[in-house]
Amino acid sequence: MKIGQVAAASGVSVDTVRYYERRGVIPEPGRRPSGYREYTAGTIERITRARRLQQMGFTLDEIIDALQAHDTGEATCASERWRLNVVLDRIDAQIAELRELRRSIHDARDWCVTGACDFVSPPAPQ
Amino acid sequence: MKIGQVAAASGVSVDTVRYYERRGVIPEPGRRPSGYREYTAGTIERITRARRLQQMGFTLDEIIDALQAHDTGEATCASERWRLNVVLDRIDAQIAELRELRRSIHDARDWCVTGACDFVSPPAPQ
DNA sequence: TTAAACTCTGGAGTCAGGTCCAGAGTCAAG
DNA sequence: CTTGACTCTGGACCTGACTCCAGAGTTTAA
Repeated sequence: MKIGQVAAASGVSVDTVRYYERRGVIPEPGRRPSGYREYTAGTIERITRARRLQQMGFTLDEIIDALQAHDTGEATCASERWRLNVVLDRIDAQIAELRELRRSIHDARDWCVTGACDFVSPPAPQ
Repeated sequence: MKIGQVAAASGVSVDTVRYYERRGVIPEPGRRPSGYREYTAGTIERITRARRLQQMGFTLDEIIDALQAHDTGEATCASERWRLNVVLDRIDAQIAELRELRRSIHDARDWCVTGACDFVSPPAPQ
């Protein structure tokens, strides 16, 4: 199977497939005599898995690590849960940070209502 | 006042002050005969304002725009509220997105509990 | 057989918001 | 007057995950 088919089947661009190869998400494929990469169906599945992890908030490095643990059979229930927790903690931290922002924006908007519209100028209205 | 003093007083680096000048957050300052930038206290206040907006989640472009409206006296209660709403909407969208991630991670972790530990492999356990 | 569509490589560009650098010149305290 | 701290410029570099490019070679359907 050529790279274009793999890309189409896994919903990414051809450039992304090559990028994943460079990064180590997918192994180096075989080559035709012409130099064209020759893939098997397993690659589509691997990319699909990587994408699923990405949609869960995993970074590429974490994905590479998770897939590798999976490949070598090192993945246990505990290790998988640990991986998930790392991501979960990061997401929670990001949410907390955004909530802070939200609150400060909200406060500034309230000054508007109380007549102190100019959120650009004052350090903070008392 | 020299750039180092402005930087220290407003809590940013010297490089950042120059970067803000390039971006248009602060106006081009006067120069000494030697070429050194010569600032007035107003610059410190302007950087402080910019930083406050940044802490609220404004992008630099939005900050430039807000400060400019402020400079020209175009800023009204309605326009300021509108600016705040743009940022608030973006933050809310980001929070919503992160909540989605959080849910998917949480679900995956639950599979662990139900014995279907391998979150890397299956499309989704039924 | 020919033309369109595909693939190859390596490297550069994208986004944001800075940070860091060398090499030269300037300022201020002692 | 010296010395150490400061400032100047322009451009490269950083993170992350791609995306795009030119110019050359390959494949495949008609």
